[in-house]
Amino acid sequence: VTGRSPVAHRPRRADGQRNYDAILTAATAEFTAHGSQASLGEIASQAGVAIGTLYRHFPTRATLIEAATRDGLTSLLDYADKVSAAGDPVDALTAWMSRAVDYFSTFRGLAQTLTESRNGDNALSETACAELTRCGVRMLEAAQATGRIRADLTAEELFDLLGAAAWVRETSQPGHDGSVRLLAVMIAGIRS
Amino acid sequence: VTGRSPVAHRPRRADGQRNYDAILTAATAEFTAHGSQASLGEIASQAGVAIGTLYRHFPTRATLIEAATRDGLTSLLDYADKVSAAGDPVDALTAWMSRAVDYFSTFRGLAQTLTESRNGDNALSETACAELTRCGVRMLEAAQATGRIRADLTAEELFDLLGAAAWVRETSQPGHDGSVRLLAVMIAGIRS
DNA sequence: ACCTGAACACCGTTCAAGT
DNA sequence: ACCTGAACACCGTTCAAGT
Repeated sequence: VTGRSPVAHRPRRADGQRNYDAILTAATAEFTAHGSQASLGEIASQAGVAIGTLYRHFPTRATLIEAATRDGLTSLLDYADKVSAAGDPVDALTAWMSRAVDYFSTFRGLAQTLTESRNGDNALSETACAELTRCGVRMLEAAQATGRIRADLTAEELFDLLGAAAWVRETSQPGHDGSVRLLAVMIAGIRS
Repeated sequence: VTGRSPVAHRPRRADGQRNYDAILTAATAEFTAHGSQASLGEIASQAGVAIGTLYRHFPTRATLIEAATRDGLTSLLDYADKVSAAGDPVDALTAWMSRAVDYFSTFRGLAQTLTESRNGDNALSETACAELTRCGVRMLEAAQATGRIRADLTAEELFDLLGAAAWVRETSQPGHDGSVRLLAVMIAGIRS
């Protein structure tokens, strides 16, 4: 690997830690309200720090997005274990896909960041990206082993489906969520 | 309807027409190179006009996008007639869907503009939006009449599928086009 | 180690002045 | 009717100065 992605700066002083937390809280609120393109100046302002402090802790927008979605990713990975232990691998896969679309839709623009990361465009850290990929591969292969899911479906294609469904949700008008029906069509389409 | 979308200004003088054409040419090039978020200042500069002239002819970004994709839309509508006359309505639908994804992918960001237009968010003119919708409805209903396409699939959902596939294509890494496989999954999923 | 904020480059949009 | 470009507001990013 030539140039790995920048990572959020871990503070070593108490005031640094306080600012780090305040920025993360403000970022979560702003991303939720205005999507991944929320103004960094506004985030710094809401956190009560100068813009340089934000850049010190989070050198790129992607590091901030990753930190703001870390808990959601952990939760998704835990869910995969839980639903895998429960029983049928195909049911587990479809339940996990629905949950993954929720995660991809944490805020507007996240699906694009995640998909671009998988395709190597700067964006998120390799570790976060690899955790998610390994989880998806595991779910898919277990389901394919039953013979009821198309054997020629790749993990890359599975993640394309998830990103596409999340995109539909975030582009839909607020009232109606088009991703539910879309996911149903997809799940029907990946059966053998 | 409370407030209809602004439309491109039709020039009535020779110099106005020349500038209009130059802006449209420059816009097409810039949208192709940098997506629907291309810099309007750069477009004006490439067209050899001042920024105010661009705004005079195209009061919003959406009017410029619509003008830059007008030929593509006409071509898609013609294709629908051609393929409908050819024979099997299900084959016609699937062929048209593939072509529609091409149109949606004319440049990065167009799929989002089209989908938001359908959902009423400013964006494109009602006429362009209605033409596309009527065409999709016609293709879908003819295919559903054969009984081989799910009767509960709505036109709105069909357009969600198209937008999603186009999004995957524009988000994919340049080499590999993920929308081909995604479309295959979708077409499998909408069969009865 | 960390914070501040000025500085720079860039972009979208409007509008008064001019032909 | 049409064109120009200054003006304003906004945003991202860097970095010298300070604690």
